Amino acid sequence: MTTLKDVARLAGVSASTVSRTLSGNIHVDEQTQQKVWAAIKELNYKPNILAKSLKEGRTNTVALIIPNIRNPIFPAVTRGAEDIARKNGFTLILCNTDEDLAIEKDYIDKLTNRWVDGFIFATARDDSNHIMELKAQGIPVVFMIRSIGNDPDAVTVDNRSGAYKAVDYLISRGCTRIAFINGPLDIDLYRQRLDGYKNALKKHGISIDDGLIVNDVNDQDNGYHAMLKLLDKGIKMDAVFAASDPKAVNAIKAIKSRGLSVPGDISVIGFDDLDIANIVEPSLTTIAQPAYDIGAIAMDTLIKLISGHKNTGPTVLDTHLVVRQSVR
Amino acid sequence: MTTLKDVARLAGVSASTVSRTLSGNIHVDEQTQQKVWAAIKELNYKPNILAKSLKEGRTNTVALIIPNIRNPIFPAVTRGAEDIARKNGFTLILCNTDEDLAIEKDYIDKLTNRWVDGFIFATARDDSNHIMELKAQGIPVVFMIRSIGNDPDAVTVDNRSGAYKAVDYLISRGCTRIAFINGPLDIDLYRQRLDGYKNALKKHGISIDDGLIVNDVNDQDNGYHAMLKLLDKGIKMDAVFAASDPKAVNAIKAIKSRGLSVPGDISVIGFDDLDIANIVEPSLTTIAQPAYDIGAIAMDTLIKLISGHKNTGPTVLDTHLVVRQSVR
DNA sequence: CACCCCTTTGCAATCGATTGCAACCATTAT
DNA sequence: ATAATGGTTGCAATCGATTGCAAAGGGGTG
Repeated sequence: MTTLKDVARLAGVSASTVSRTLSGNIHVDEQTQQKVWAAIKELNYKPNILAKSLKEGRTNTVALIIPNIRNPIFPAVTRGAEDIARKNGFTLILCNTDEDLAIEKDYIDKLTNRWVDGFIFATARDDSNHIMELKAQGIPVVFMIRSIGNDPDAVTVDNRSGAYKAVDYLISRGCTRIAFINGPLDIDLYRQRLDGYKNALKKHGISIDDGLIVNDVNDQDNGYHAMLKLLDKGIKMDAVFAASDPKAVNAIKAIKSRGLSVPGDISVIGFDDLDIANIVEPSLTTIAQPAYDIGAIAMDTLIKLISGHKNTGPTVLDTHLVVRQSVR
Repeated sequence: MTTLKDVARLAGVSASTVSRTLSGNIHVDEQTQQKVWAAIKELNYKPNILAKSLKEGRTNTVALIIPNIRNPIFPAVTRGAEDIARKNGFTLILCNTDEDLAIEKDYIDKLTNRWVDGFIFATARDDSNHIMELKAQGIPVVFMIRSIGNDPDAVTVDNRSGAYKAVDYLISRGCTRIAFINGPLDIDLYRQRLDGYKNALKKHGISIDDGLIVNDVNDQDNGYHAMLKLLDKGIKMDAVFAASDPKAVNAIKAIKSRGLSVPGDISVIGFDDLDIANIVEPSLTTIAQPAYDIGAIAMDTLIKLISGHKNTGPTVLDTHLVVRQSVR
C-alpha cells in the first residue's frame, strides 16, 4: 500500500502538500502540483478512504434495509436507489431482514457507529420503535414504501387512492361481490389499501362484507391458500382485489385450480405492476406504482438529509390503472 | 459520540484497558472489567468500526458485482451471498454494472483501497482483464456463475452437461429440429451451453444447423424478437432450447403471438428454474440451477479466501431437469 | 528481608489522511 | 535598508481504536 507519505517523499514535499493538491481546497504552487501529480502517477497512489472517512466523520455509504430482495417488488426499488447513490458518489449496503426484528436490530447496531451516513427502511411497522430511536439520535433515516405516522422523511405512493381506483374499476366492469386479499394490518400501506377498498365500495353503495376480506396474507404462496379457502367456503364473489401482484398471481392459480376461469368466472386485479403481470395468463390488470422511482427518490431524499437538508413533508407518488386481461 | 476515552475516564482506567476488556484477547482483572462494562453500559458506548478497520486493515465488508438485480436470476444469488456474509459478520455492498465496463472499473477503484476485503464478480467476460489485475494485486476475488479460464476461485454450474440434458430431453420427446436461443459468446457460460447443445445433437446423430442458432440474445425482450425472426424466416422447428428462463418466457410469448401453440407446435425448454417458470403458461420445463446456493457458496469461498485459505479448484455445481408442461 | 516472577495496567506509537497555525520566502512599499 | 504583505509550505495535532513494551503492585521463595 502506498500512502500519502510515500508520495510526499518521492515528490520531495510534505504530506500536507500532497493532501492539499489532491483536495484542491487550498492553493498549491503550480510547479509543486506537477511534482506531486507525477509522484502520484508513478506510485499509482490511491487514497485510503477509511482514513479519510475517520477524519471527516463521513463514509459516503448508506444502508438499504428491505424485507427480501427475492420479493419481486424490491429489485426495481433497489436498482433505483443504487443508481442515485452511485451518481452521487455513495455506496450502497444491502440488508435483507425477512421482517425479523432481531436481524434488523443487528444490522442497525453494526452499521450505526460512524459507519454508514444514513438508512433507508422499507421494513417499517407500527412497532418499529427502534427506527424512531435511530432518527431521534439524529441519524438520517428515510422511509420507503411503508412509513410510520406521517413522517416527513418518507417516500410512498397514495395507497388509498390506488386501491380506490382498483375497486372502482372492478365495479365499473359490473363486479359487486369483490373479495380483498390483503397484507398484515400493522403495516400502514395495507391499512391504507383497505381504506381505499372500503371507500370505493361505500361510494357505490355496496355494503362491506367482512367475509370477503382476508388480511395477513404474504407474498409467497400464502395468497394461493387464502384464495382457496375463500373459494372452498363457498363464498360467492365475482372479483378479487389483491393488494400486490404476487398475491394476485397466486389467487389466479388458486381460481384456476378449482376449475374456474379468470376473468370469466372471477375477475382479478393486482397492485404493483411487476414484470410477472405480463407473464401470468391472463395478463394481470393492476395498479401500477413506480417502483424504480420510489427507490431513486428515497435515495435522493436521504442524500439531501445527509447534507443537512430538512424535509417539509413526505413524498407521495401517484399510481395508475393498467388494464390488461384479468378483469372481465 | 462517545469514545473509548470517555469510557476510560468514567471507569477510571486507561483506554487500553477498555479496549482489552472489549476484545477479550488479553486478560483484565475481574473487578476492572466490571467497572468498564458498567461505564460502557452507562454511556451506551459503541466502538467506532472505522477506526478499528483502519488499525486492523480489514473492514469485514465485501462487494458483490452483478449486471443487474432486476434480472430475475440475481435476487436469489444475492440473497444467498448476503445470508452467508451476515452469518460471518460481513456486510455486503451491492453494485449493478449493466455490463458497463466504465461503471465496473469505477466501482473497483472506489472500493479497492482498504475499503472492501474482497469481491465477488458475476460479470466476467473474456476481456475482463481488470479483474485479473485485481487478483494479481492479491485482492481476494471470487467468480460466480461466469468465470474466466479455469480460475480456481469460481463457483459455477456444469453448463455443458446442463445444456446437454435439456437437448437430450427434447430429443427423447421426439424433437429433431431444435433451435437454440443463446447469450453472447464472449461469456464462457454461453459458449459452454452451446457446446452442450451441439454435443447432444451429435450424440443423437442430428446434424447442426447454424440457421437454428441465435447468439447474443439478452434477457430483456430481446428473446421475443429473436424468436419472431426465426419464425418469420419460415425456419422449420419443433423445439426451442433457451439459454435462460427469461429468454424462454419471451420465446413462448413470440410463438403464441404467431398463433402457434406451446408445446403443441413447438416445445420450449429453459435454463435456470426461476419463479417465473411456474407462472408462465404453459409452465416451463427447464434445467434448474441452484441460484441461492451459488451465491452462498461464492460468499463462503470469498470469506475463506480473505482468511488466507487457498482454493485448489473451482466449485462446479450440478443442474437437474425439471419437467413441466412446455415440452410435448 | 531481599529478590524474582507474574499479573495487571498504562504509556505512547501506530493505522493514513486532514487542517489550523506558524514559519518561511519573495516581493513590494516606505 | 527595513518592514509589511501575501502566497506557499511544513509541523504537529487530530479522528478513535489497537498493541508492544515497560512499569507497578502483589505474592511466593530462599
